[in-house]
Amino acid sequence: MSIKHVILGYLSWQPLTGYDLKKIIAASETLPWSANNNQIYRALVQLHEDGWVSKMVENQEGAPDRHVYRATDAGRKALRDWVQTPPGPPQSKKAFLHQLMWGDCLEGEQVDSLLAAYLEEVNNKVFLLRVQADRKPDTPDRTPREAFLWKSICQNWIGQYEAEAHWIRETRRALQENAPRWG
Amino acid sequence: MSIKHVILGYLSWQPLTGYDLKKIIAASETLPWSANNNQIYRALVQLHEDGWVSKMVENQEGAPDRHVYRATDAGRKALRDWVQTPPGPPQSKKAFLHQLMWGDCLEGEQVDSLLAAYLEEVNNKVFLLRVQADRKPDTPDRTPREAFLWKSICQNWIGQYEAEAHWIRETRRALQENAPRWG
DNA sequence: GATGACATGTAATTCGTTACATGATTCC
DNA sequence: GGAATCATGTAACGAATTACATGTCATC
Repeated sequence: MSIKHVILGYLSWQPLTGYDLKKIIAASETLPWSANNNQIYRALVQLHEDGWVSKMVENQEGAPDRHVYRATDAGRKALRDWVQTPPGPPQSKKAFLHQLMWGDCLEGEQVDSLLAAYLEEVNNKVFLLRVQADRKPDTPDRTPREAFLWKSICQNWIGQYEAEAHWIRETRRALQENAPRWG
Repeated sequence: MSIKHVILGYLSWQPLTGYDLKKIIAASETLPWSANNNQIYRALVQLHEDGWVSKMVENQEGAPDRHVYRATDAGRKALRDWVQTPPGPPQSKKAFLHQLMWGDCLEGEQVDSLLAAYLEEVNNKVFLLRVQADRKPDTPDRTPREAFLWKSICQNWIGQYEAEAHWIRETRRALQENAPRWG
């Protein structure tokens, strides 16, 4: 039920509609949700039921009404409580490593080209993260410390993918060095 | 549908029962499934329907029958095809970073102790991964290359968590240095 | 005339987790 | 007597994805 809190976080920063949130989540390289309406709109209904957000309907002409949500005081309190919950370790799904576990059934060159393709994917991620880090419309920086935290979080993601890229290069090198000995 | 292929991989290495697989998955720090029976036994049924594994029932006295599965030739072929599918980027869920995004609503010391708790979690993960790397009952090494691949994959995971630990230390240091300026 | 942005939502389906259910044996 | 291991499976629920559904306006 973390998406509720993530949404609550953004609503504690500024009033937003479901559609705004959808765009934010879709544009983000680091929010692990697919920006599907179902989850977002249901989360907003639940947050409203919990009294953590308030809702205001803005009538528009020739367009659907905008349902604008913002965090209430109770919501801000709930957010602070959640922020302080004991952190769990990060959890990664590296499907490629599961493929590579059985890579010994392939030829050496095939393994190498898989690693090359993986490197491209990872480099592309780094690129997208850097782009996202540069333009910041969806980034709060109400205090220097908040700005630092967000920059720092962004660096975390970039660093992770760079570490992955480094591992790929090292692994390819080692495989190539040993290729003569083990096909 | 990746769990099917992961299971198929293990069955291409050696014959196993659902219960064996459950233990392997539960013991693994890197397989992102919770070793629930439901998924495992359904996957085995499906793999059998696909003709990718064969099933042999071993009668036992005073204990339930063992349903031993092993990969068929068709299964090995399907595995090879899957191993060669284009790799996707790794995907991580770092719930803590989502908490930290709104960490500016806390005091400096609270943020620091959150980071300290996160560091402990991450260090613990590194420890568990190292332990798992040392004793290898569930690790195939039919060829030097396979042994290398598995070791390499293990290093990947350790490296990732070590990078995370490094980031935490850097972030704490930076926050402490700036604490006088920004509360 | 088609595509895409704006803006709301629902339905169908799959994926994943927890808990339930059974039953013998062994170890503490 | 109670817990753990062996060994199979099912049920109930929750989380997540994809696709469906509607309607206006602006742009190409």
